[in-house]
Amino acid sequence: MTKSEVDNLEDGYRWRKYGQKAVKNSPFPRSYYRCTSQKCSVKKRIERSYQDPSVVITTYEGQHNHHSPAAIRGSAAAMLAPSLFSPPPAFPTFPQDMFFPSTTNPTTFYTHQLTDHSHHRQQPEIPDQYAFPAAGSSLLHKPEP
DNA sequence: CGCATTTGACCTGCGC
DNA sequence: GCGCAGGTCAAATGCG
Repeated sequence: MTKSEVDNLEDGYRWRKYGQKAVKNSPFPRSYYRCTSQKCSVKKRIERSYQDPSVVITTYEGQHNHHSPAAIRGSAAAMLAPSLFSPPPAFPTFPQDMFFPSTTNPTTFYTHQLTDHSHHRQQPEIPDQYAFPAAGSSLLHKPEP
């Protein structure tokens, strides 16, 4: 969840938009992006908060298994993103991780990500869906059609 | 000229 | 079986 006035969040990767749909909840359309690298099928969904137009909700789907194509100096964002690298195993910061805190209070929703709880999180319960099949064995192998 | 974006159509899962 | 909502495709278009 990011506070930004623009939809275009520069995270160091190159994204190609492949769709846009209007969602029911919010009056704003939702955009679908995909990483331009062929080896990398990471998808990204960008939506705007229906209450705070200044807040965009970015949902990542998958993990990048290649280095940032935008190794551009000068782009601050390109320097911020790359630290999350580990193709095969563990997952870095995942949106799901902070989606809904155990506290049922919605107001703490935004502040949750600021709360430091990084001293554990050893074995987050990630569904198989997110387990990377290409875990070091077959990065070039495409999933079965 | 190549590539990213746009945009409507198409596809699929789900609820009634 | 139908309709809705969400997700994806692909041709055309625009831009660098």
